[in-house]
Amino acid sequence: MLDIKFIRENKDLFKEAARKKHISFNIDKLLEIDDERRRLIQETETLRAEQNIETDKIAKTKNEEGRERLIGATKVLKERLSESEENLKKVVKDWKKMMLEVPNIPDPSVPEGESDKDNKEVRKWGELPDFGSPTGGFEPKDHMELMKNLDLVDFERGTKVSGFRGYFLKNEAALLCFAIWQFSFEEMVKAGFVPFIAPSMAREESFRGTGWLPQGKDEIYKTQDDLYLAGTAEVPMMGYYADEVLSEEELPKKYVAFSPCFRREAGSYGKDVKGLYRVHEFMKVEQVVLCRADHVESVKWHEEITNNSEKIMRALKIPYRVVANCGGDLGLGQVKKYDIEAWTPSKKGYGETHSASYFHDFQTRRLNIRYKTKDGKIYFAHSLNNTVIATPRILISLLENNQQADGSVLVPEVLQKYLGKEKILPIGR
RNA sequence: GGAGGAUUGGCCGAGUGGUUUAAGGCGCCGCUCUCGAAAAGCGGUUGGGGGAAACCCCUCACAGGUUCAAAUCCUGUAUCCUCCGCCA
Repeated sequence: MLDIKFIRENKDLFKEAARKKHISFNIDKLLEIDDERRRLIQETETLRAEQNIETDKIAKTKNEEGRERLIGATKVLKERLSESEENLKKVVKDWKKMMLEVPNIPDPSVPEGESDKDNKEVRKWGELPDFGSPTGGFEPKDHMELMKNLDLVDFERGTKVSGFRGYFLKNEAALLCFAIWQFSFEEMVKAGFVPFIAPSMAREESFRGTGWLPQGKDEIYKTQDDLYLAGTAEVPMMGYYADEVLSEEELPKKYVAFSPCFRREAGSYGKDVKGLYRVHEFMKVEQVVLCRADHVESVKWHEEITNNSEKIMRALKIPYRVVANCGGDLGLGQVKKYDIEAWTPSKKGYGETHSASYFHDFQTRRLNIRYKTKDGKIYFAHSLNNTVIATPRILISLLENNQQADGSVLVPEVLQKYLGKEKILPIGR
């Protein structure tokens, strides 16, 4: 939800935003509805003011006959008011629906393009593993084979128990997850982020506020008690300060939140059907920042939260690249987004593991998160978020990149203290 | 799951249909007094919306309803408290 006054005065910016994001949105229709809305507001408020005056007269009239006459006259006024209110209500309903569909304006630095294929590489890190050296060359295994050989996963029983895309993580894979969460949590706390464990079940408001609803309706599970299951801790963490006014000195708010995440993956039934890449249930450590309503500030934090995650990737020695997502790959509310993609030897390519975006006040307007300056002015804060690390997806590149000719996998140095070992050995070794 | 009670401004708290324009207090801000401070006195102090402006409208948890008129009456929802039941 954006500022209607700003939209009114800058409609060409929104036309351009819709074009760049490959979203169809009829701004002229919205402005038409808005004109009607404002006309009806004026009409309704004029009638209401009249009614207030008449009502006051009735209260002050002691004479019974005079009272009756005034009440009769005010009844007529009331009917006109009710009619006007009805009309306004109808128009506001349409207006609100359209307001939720207005795309936020992408940053000029966002590349043109239709889909993730058009994303532009920004930088690359790490040396790709060379399994084919002339002396000890071997064919690298994909994570499924690797994990089966190491007794780290059970997909068969996973689907038996949990259905399509179900999985059990076992042995060192389970331990590795704890190690990864713990390590990344510690790193983020060192960077000044406040640690949280966030609820995964949340009311509709937080989903609408973050932009996951109504657009992502098919992606989200709903419980029989009308709570939804969050696909990311961004949702509960953004809901945390909804309808509150913070003071400027409290900003920026920096959180690192752990939560189970649930995604229906509707519409991607044919995609990544095997393995741990795309699953319905996973765990994620997420970073969320609320900062002052200032573009430069937003950009600064965007770079910083991206860098925070890159640092962890480098500590885990996973080769990665950062891409700037193109217009067509941006969500409705996103101003700009970087994805971090991890090198996946079995695919001989990079796969998305992180997503860092900023929204300006798109989310905070919907959630009504504001802050007050020293001189009493109130603004909507800016919001940003990025993955710190998500399991089990990160295991794919972590295991594949560290596999050895003998089928074992080296544990990254920073995780060794949590696992108590340097190497994961195949069954029977 | 069942029974009962509650929700009023930054905080406490009065208020059971019409001078409520939400009393009073605390806190906070400003001014007066003072060399300065304290005390005292005076004034200000929710947040939205419409309008070029004057000004007007809304806001007593939220959403509906009754009424000429709702903080006040009715219905639903949310949250909190007390008790019973169940439970990691």
